[in-house]
Amino acid sequence: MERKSFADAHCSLARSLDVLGDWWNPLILRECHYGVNRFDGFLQWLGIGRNILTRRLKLLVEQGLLVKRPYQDNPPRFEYHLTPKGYDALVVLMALMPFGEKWSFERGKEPIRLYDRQTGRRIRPVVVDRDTGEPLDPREIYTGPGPSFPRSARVRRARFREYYERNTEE
Amino acid sequence: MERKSFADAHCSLARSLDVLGDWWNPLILRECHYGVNRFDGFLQWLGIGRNILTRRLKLLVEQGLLVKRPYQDNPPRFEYHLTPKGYDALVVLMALMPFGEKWSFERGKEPIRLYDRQTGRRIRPVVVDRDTGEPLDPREIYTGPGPSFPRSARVRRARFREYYERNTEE
DNA sequence: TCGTTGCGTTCCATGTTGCAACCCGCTATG
DNA sequence: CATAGCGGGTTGCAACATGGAACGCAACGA
Repeated sequence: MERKSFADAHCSLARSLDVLGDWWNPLILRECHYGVNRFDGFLQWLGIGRNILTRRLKLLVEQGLLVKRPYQDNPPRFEYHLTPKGYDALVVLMALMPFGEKWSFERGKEPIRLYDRQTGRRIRPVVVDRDTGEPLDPREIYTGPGPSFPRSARVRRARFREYYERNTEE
Repeated sequence: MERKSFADAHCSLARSLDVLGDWWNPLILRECHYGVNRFDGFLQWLGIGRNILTRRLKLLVEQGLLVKRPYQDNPPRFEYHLTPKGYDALVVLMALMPFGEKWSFERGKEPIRLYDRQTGRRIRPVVVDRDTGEPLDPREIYTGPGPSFPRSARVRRARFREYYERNTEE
């Protein structure tokens, strides 16, 4: 059956997954960053089927992660380039790389590395808190409703137990 | 047809996507973090089908992101809990939340927020470089082969053009 | 006894995937 | 001037995967 869409979910994560929760989309974005921008390039490097690729590109363009830009007129040919939104997504994907390295490869045997374009220094992504700069430890984090969480108290209480235990003024 | 597996891909990203490149798996992990650990809980909160849930849980346990732990014997009932690997994955998922917020919701209207368990302070995930602490900007980053990249020069050169242009000693 | 909770499995109508084949406009080759 | 080739798709099809509902089944509880 049709894949469930999370486009209207009250959850930032779910919405992101609507686009990035897929095997191909992230890889296509990666290829764009590598400098592969054309249909044939994706085909070659990813081993994806032509029809699937067509669909994915269309989706990524619709969702604003890529722009389709002509590079010649006769015959019309296009390149796909990352938008600011696409770059934002890429950052998160880069955060995914150390995870893969850590759990799928021997230490020091990663197949791919990131480098700074200016200095040539190696770059290792980590997820930290913006204010403290401390790496995130989910065990020390809890989740609470934000400004636009649906206001059914029953739902909220059940879902964010810890939050309501803490904010006992209610 | 069957989804292509990236389990043997020479790419950390692809391998990560083998597990996380899916709509449900990340959401299941999230629920575990919320304190939802049982079959019925997932069912309720996610609106996922029972059969799909069964499969996903099995996969997540096989892949070592969750452990299945009995909480009663008669009849045998189980809870699913995050492993260290699962927590690692969660960190990356948390990095995905600001992306969803930024591009899918009005500013200041996010439905969900993260807080520090100790201090109660709000937490905002960012992806930075481990050494400099600077936020990642993909435009300033290029990708090169690591220690275990397959040694076909043809492939490498084509793929990591920028890397080889830079390291012109070859 | 009957109903309910918790956790699955089985079945089925649709979708989605991957692969191969085809198409179409243009260009380079002989 | 035929024809082969390239870039960029669309179409057709068989093999799965998905979501929904129905069924199973053991242990309570009333």
